[in-house]
Amino acid sequence: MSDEIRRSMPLFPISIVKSLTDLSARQIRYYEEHDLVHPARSEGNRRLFSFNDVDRLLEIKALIEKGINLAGIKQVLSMQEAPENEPMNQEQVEEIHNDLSEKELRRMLQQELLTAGRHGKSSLRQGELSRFFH
Amino acid sequence: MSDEIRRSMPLFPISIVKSLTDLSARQIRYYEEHDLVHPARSEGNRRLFSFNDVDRLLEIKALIEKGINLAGIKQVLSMQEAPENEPMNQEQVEEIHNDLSEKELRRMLQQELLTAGRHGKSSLRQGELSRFFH
DNA sequence: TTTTTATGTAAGATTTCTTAACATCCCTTG
DNA sequence: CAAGGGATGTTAAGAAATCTTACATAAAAA
Repeated sequence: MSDEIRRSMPLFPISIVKSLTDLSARQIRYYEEHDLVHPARSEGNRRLFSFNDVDRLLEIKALIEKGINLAGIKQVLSMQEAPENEPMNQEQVEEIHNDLSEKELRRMLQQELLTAGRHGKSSLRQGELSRFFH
Repeated sequence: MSDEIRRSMPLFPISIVKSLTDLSARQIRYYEEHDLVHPARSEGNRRLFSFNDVDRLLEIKALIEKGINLAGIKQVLSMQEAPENEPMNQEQVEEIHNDLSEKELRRMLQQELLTAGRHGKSSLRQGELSRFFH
């Protein structure tokens, strides 16, 4: 409920998002230009990304790494947003299954990376996050 | 486990921390100058705050609003960091009790505001309290 | 009263971000 | 093969954010 609020709260400048996603600023801006993400803006017109935005960029990246082009990614993402419509054919079902497991992987990453909560220490550095994707 | 890593990961520029804590930049820098927080720095020397840092600033703010001066706050915070030392007298115990409830309130806010993760709500940590009660 | 504490404000330097343009490389497709 | 489009890199110029330092000040402490 208020999860959505937390997750959509504009928090991160592009520099942080770069390091979190391992995407270039150019890529991030390009994806925005093509309507794949919609970060908020500061008063001074700086991009401010939410957890959801970072999330989305990680999805995009995973799909890119699968060789899907931006048009395809846009399609996939739009399907995620409105998943309960007309009945689907087999291909679509598979697509969504893939997407969902992708999403679960993302969630694991998300948990690893961003979830609040305390205590314990293992060391996990940025490069290793890519082990969740290929 | 990797909680501590997430929570100590440098993510936020001072502008975001200002809005998250409702402290002025001057205050935040002043508290740093007096060793109450220790945000990381970017390559270009910009402050980068972690969730823990924000957390800490919210504690500081709550203590400030109670009328406690920086020396007192520093004391309180240091006690939180190394709580398992010499036995305490009654006043100290009460101080910590107050502090802990303060801390729990903060955590609730924190949960509301910043916690990632969609299902389930983690709540009180018995582990932390058990240090003081057994 | 004098000093200290906590904060505000201003100036000037530095860093980060923005958009826009042009370059490059790799696919398609005719 | 050549031409075109897609995705990304690179660079430039300017705007915005942040940094440190210094000075100002109200309230609290001494």
